[in-house]
Amino acid sequence: MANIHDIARLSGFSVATVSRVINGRPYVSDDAKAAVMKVVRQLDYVPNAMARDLSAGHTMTIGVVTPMRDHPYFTSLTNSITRAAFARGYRVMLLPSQYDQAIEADYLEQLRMKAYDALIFTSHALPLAEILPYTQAGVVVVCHDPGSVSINAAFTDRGETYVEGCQWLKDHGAQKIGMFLPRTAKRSATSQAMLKAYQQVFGHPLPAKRQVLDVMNNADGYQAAQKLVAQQVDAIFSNGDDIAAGAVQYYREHHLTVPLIVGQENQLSSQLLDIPTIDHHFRVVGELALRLAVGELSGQHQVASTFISRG
Amino acid sequence: MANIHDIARLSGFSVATVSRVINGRPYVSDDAKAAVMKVVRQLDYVPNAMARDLSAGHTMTIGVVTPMRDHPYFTSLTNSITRAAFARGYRVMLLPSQYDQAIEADYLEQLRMKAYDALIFTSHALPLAEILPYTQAGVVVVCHDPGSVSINAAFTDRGETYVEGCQWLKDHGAQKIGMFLPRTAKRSATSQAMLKAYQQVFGHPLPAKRQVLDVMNNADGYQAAQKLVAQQVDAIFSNGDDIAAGAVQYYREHHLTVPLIVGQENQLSSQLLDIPTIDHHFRVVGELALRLAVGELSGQHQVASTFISRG
DNA sequence: TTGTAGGCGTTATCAG
DNA sequence: CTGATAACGCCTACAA
Repeated sequence: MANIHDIARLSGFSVATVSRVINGRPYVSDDAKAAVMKVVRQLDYVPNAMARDLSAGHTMTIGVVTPMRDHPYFTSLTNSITRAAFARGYRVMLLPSQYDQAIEADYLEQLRMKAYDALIFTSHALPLAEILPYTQAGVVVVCHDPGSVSINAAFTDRGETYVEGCQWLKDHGAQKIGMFLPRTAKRSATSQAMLKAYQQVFGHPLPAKRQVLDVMNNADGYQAAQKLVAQQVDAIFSNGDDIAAGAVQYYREHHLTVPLIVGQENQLSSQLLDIPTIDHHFRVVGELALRLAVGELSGQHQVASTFISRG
Repeated sequence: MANIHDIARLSGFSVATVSRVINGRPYVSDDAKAAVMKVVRQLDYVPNAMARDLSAGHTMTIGVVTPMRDHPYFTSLTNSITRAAFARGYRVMLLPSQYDQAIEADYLEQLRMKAYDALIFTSHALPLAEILPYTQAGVVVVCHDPGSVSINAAFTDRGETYVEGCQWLKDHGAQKIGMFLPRTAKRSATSQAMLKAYQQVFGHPLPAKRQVLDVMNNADGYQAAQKLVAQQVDAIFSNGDDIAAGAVQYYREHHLTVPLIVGQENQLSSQLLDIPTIDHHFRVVGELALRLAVGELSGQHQVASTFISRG
């Protein structure tokens, strides 16, 4: 592989001049330009990206940490982040984490090592307190409400639409509601917000028996429905549309009356099932997250979600 | 930011010794180790990733070029590539291309510049002939049958299951079939294979009027259905399950009899609609692509797809 | 076991 | 306009 010194030697000019020509800088004579370009073409020379990055002190890449990839929250978020990054000349590194704290910590260390210019956590298992120190080493963005912690964040405000969802179920005659929740309730902001909305609308906390935890995908929804059937619920507030679809399959296959359902994510399946859903506008959140990552923005930014009534 | 020279100076040892300690290499005295580590902790030192890459001559990252992100083919492919990469200590850079030849060429140039160790094209608009020269600069993998072109490839063999799909429609009484195809038929290997299967089963080429092109997502399916209704088709071979779902919506909303449908991708929607589909096993393809990218494999590797009969 | 010196490839400063 | 030379940080023969 030819390098800039080879070009310099063969063209009879110095590396400084070659560098100027390569980068289209002014103060180069036409003679020099021609001579350099000739050799560049002959040797099929291209500058080395790693050396450039080292010299420039940045990578122009943003690390995006996602615990999983087969969930609409994460796919739409990473997609919008990627789109926004591309538009600004940044590239996106996909960093899978499986909610493993050790892996997350590893990425944080890589940030310190300047492997990325910034890190976006679409979600994380690590306590915010352990992430915070790294904001000194580089830009860190989280995609949920960080509360009083002072860290860059872009997220949806779910509170109101969760109340709307519960209210919709109540208005349609639901008496005994079950909920599909992600991960353990304590760890998940989503779970907490959903349970809080229930309490607000119904005046009492949702009994633990009607909370099904760790429901993340369609297959989980199918399993979870089984548990709620045993509790004789007449309505379900689901963690996602595709998940709700799994539950519907269970009810149908067992010739049971399908309960009232409210989904989330505004996926195709809620259209097909004709159930209400919530659009969290992750496209917007993703763009905000990226703008935070590249320093266009800073601080906390929340986006209002939208309840989509149907039927 | 402290660097290795600072550590050397402050610890009283040379950069070589510091480097050995940092990287856990042998031939370092306990004294040296202790002294170095003490300073490392004091200054909170971490080695610089860019400098390491430059020195090592590799990036440990694989570029994955995808024309779009909201399509199951690309999401499941990139997901499986990412999983396989992670397992091997490689990282994945997400490279959106929108089927733009200039952008694709740009990524190829970046490969020459050593920005990535390898490039995987999940699909591409550039002619193979223009990609081929770059295989000298780095590893390039494509995810479709490259025919006689000698380039690393991992892909599904769609031919047989496409024939099965057409046969299923014929067996169920279909007389007038319409097809949803991706992009212009000439450019897309999928389109060509689907049309070829039709010809094989029905003995004549599918009339152009019953080919709807550029059908890529659910909304497109809805639009495309409208065109096929005008042609009075009694069956549809779709480019994807979610796309088929869009068509079904159109038929239902207009109170028309839903035709026989065969989908693709084995998505949730085909389960809900209870239509046959084709599983292309992209998870396997993705893993093969990555193994090609990192040099575990070379040459062409095809995976057989599976026809899933329903109803 | 340790250190020196050179290489990885580029960019930028500053004197000419 | 041009060129030496010093960063950018790290790794590693080779010598001691």
